[in-house]
Amino acid sequence: MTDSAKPTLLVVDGHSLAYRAFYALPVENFSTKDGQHTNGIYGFLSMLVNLIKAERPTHMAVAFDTSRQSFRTREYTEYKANRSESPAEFRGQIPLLQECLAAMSIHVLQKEDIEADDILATLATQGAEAGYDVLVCSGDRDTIQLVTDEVTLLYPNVQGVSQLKRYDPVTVQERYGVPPEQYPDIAALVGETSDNLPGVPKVGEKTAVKWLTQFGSLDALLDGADTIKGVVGGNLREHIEDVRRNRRLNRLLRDVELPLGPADLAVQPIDAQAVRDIFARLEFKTLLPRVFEATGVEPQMAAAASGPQVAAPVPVDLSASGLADWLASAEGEVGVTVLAEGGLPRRLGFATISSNGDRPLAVESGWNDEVAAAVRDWFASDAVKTFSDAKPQIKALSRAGITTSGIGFDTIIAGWLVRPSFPDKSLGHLVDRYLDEKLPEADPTQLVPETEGATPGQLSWFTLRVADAQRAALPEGVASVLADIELPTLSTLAAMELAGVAVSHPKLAEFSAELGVRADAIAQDAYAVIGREVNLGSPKQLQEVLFEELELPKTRKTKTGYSTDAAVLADLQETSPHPFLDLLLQHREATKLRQIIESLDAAIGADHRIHTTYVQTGSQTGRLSSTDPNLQNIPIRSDESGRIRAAFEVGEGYETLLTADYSQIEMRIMAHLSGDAGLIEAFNSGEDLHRFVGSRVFAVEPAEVTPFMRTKVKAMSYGLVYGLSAFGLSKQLRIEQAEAKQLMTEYFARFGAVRDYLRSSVLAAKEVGYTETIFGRRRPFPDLSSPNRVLRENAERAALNAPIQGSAADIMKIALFRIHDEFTAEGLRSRILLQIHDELVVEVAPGEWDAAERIVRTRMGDAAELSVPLDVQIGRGANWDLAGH
DNA sequence: ACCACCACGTA
DNA sequence: CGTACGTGGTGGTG
Repeated sequence: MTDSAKPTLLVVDGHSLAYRAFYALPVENFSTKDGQHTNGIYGFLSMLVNLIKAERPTHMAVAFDTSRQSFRTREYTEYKANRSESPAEFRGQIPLLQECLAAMSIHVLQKEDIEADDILATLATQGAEAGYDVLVCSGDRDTIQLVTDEVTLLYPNVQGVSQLKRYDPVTVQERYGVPPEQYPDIAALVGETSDNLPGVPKVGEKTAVKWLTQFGSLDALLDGADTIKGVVGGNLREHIEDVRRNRRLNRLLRDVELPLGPADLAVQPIDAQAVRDIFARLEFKTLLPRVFEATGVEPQMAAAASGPQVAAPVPVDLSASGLADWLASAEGEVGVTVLAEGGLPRRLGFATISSNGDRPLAVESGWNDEVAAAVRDWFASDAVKTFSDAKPQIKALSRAGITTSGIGFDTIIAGWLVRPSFPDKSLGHLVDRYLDEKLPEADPTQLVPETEGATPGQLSWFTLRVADAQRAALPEGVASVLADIELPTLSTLAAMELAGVAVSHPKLAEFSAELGVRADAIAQDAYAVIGREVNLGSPKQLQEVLFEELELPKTRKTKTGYSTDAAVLADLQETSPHPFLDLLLQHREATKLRQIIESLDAAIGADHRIHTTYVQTGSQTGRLSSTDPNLQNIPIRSDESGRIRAAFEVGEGYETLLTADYSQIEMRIMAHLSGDAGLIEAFNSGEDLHRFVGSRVFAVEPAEVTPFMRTKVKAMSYGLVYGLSAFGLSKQLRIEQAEAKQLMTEYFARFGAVRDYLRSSVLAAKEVGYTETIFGRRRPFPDLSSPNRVLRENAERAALNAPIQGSAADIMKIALFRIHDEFTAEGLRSRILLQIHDELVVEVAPGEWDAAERIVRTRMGDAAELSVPLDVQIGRGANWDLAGH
């Protein structure tokens, strides 16, 4: 520990220590799921945290080199010339590391033409003069010259950066035999291979120390070089200029002009939220609490938000009539919170932003029939209501017979529209991000929480204030997506979830039992083939069987071994057939199907219907997702999937199911966005798309397009939307890469505007940092400029796809709520049940087929005005299988 | 109880 | 080395 009376200044060479960490930590263990390497960042921060904890510096800075060029390379072009370019995987980590340091409020210093060690030397010198205890942390030996009674060097061990050796004047003398200020003389004589500075041949540390002790100084030694005998004496005389040059170059600058001096480097409180954000991006989990601990962030703040706890108004409890009066006289938008229990309202809270006179800002009430009657008309009115996560709340109200209109804002959806990738979709996070305050939250780990959670009235108050801040920050296009697409969709989804879809338990149960018997029989056969029982559901055990016992050729590698997925097994079956493979595939199919059926069956409610939950903020592109259970991935491709879909039936009191889907909506959007004349003609011609494209690509009449040709262009067309490469196309079509390339060339020769559009769209996204759908929905893509190639190319493909998939999602949402609204307006009982991205399932009431079909067809067809028509296919049947196409 | 990983269902 | 999702099993950790 350093003298506690004196302030401690810690200065760190960011580059050299991160570089050591980069080589010390295995990159496999330190990469994010999308491929960003983080070993250098992690190792450096880990070391820094230990350092902060152990040394408790009062002042701190981290210095970086700006480039490999510096005044030293100008003086001696060979300086460090032997160093190979640092790997791109490392260089890409530096900006992220600097982001981490910024979040931790640690000053980062770098200066053109100057190396990090010169910055350290300058700060160390200034710090020592100003009365600081100085700690210099660097992996460069040249910094030994900085050591004095006031300046201690922390130097990493060979193994890595986890252990640092302390050098004070005594330890330097012990280790090198000279005082610190003379170490550069040794280095000049011996040379420094890592800096490409050759020294005197045959002279090592021992000789250098002997000479220096003998002559007292380097100058004296060089002056008296003639007196040294033997080969080394000759060598010294021959290399005297090298030694002088080395000494010039290894002298660190102590008077670099810096924007900040030691006094400006006082340790500041970290930005806990920013640290959480960047660590989340880098997928650091264990490091977060360590940083918080070392930097003294309160555990409570570390767990939740970073801002101050702002006193929320204490909500006034109102009676039913008081509530009605308060709502009737509310001016402007009202924040609403419906606390539900068991799906029914339990407590209500309302708030307004400004109060006139003694009118309370926030009010609350419990739930009973009188309250329901008192708020019914207000909820159904156009009075503007602002929610945080409205859907479950309006569902609860709806179950209690209350209709909600006038949904003016939803903070959770707005937050998602701005940052669709951010995983935390809580109001607490928004309060922190937009208000820099902390939402009162009950500590879930304590039986009797010290802190009370916010009440519904207070939640409404925070919701309103967050909404205000969000509105101010919302780009116009995004605001219109919220108002014109997402909010109307929200109510429709609530109605769909409440309606649910009727599913036949007997049909599912019968099929499940059948599959169970079949799976068991297959398993027995499989065991017989290999002579023992294994868990066929365990990839790990299967690997043993396949690659060790059966000695089949090794397949594609995964993180933990070799893949046993369906594609791989099919390949194996072709190259080295074995009866076990086929049985395994059959077993997989049967058990997978059964598992899907079982989970569906378990989800059937007392009303014989399945009520999924649509997650409106569940994707990064604007699509919905469906959970508990997911009804957007019900099998359709396999032979027996029809039996599952047949269990989705028209419900009691209804006549039939109607399915409606957009045909090739993404390709149509591609045609629209690219303006490609050929593609637009394809859609206007009425010809089958792939047949049309095939005839162009292969220069034959549409009638002469063979199924094989059609398959190829179909794969190509769909692949385009995902950023498919020639490699991927060749793999999918099982053709040579050269042929795939040729196919792409031919395709683009006929549909060149498509390629131009895709290129320019990614380029534009790189420029502005985000993509945009036709309707203005945005998706940020910071990685488009990443130096990490894998990361960048992944971002490019996602950026290419986002406007297309997103625009399709926008169009479907618009159709969805317009159909719902029109059903309501025309007084139909028919209702939308399911949305599967480009398909809707509608339950049609008796006598309403014609009206329902007309509304669905029209509203889907005119949801967007594109340069190609939106084609809608309609099916009808008593169950989903029969109604499907 | 939680997590990572694999595998696989959909658009 | 094709985008976007959710689920369930296994097998490791606690």
